[in-house]
Amino acid sequence: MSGRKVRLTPPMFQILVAVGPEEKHGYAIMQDLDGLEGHSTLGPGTLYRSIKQLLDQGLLEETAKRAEDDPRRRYYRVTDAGAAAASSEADRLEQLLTQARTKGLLKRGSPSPTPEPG
Amino acid sequence: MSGRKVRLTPPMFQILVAVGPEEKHGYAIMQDLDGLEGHSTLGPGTLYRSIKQLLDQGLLEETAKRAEDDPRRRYYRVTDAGAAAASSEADRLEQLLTQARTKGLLKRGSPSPTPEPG
DNA sequence: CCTATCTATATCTGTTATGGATATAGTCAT
DNA sequence: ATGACTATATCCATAACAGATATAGATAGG
Repeated sequence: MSGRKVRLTPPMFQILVAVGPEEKHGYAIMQDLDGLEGHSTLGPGTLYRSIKQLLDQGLLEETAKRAEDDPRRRYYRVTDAGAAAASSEADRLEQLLTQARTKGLLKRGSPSPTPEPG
Repeated sequence: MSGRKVRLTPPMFQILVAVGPEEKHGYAIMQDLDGLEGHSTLGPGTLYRSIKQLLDQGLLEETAKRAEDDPRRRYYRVTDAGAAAASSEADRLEQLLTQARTKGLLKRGSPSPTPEPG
């Protein structure tokens, strides 16, 4: 196990982060990512396709949880392998960001979230 | 100031970071990214295509510098707009990483130096 | 000079990923 | 039943990717 070479695309990483330690369903993930940036970065096509890929690679698993109020919802949980893959990807990104800061490419100071007015 | 919505793909961001405040040529960028991970994440096709896209969007510019030992080399410099775009993308990634850490998704004690100023 | 190898840029091609539209269907209020 | 919203899933045109290939200058050996 875990010798498998997983290729984590940006949407897949975003989804793993959005789900986190909770059990979350697709639509909630989409809304979560939507709220992060203020606008949709992930269409439904990419979302459900990426979820399927994550399930296929064992990085995400469907739980038995079914909402009483809406049985259509399918809940997912990040697996151990998924957390490891996310961790690895996060580490890579951190290295890249560190290098960017070291080189003075980025603006120093507070990482302002640049809130979109309107 | 162009309010042009620039779409920065992962390779484009990597290239901007690799070039940094210096003047660097394509092959050097490729070797630089190669050394980061230990293996090639960017093929020549993606590299030169991305460079062309960056030039086209004014995020990178070719300099007058020509190497005496090898005139084939074409040197590039990150423009002001390029630095801004990279900064914006870095900010987005930082938010994502922060959320990932907050949710406890990642393993603690990552090899990153996490440079805390002060 | 000729050949082989490495460096350096550029393009081409098949495969994969993306984003939006569309399909399907359940929920809720009227 | 109707209409608006929620929720999942698939289809399709475009974009991006990785590797192969092309071109050509640089370097070393005979």
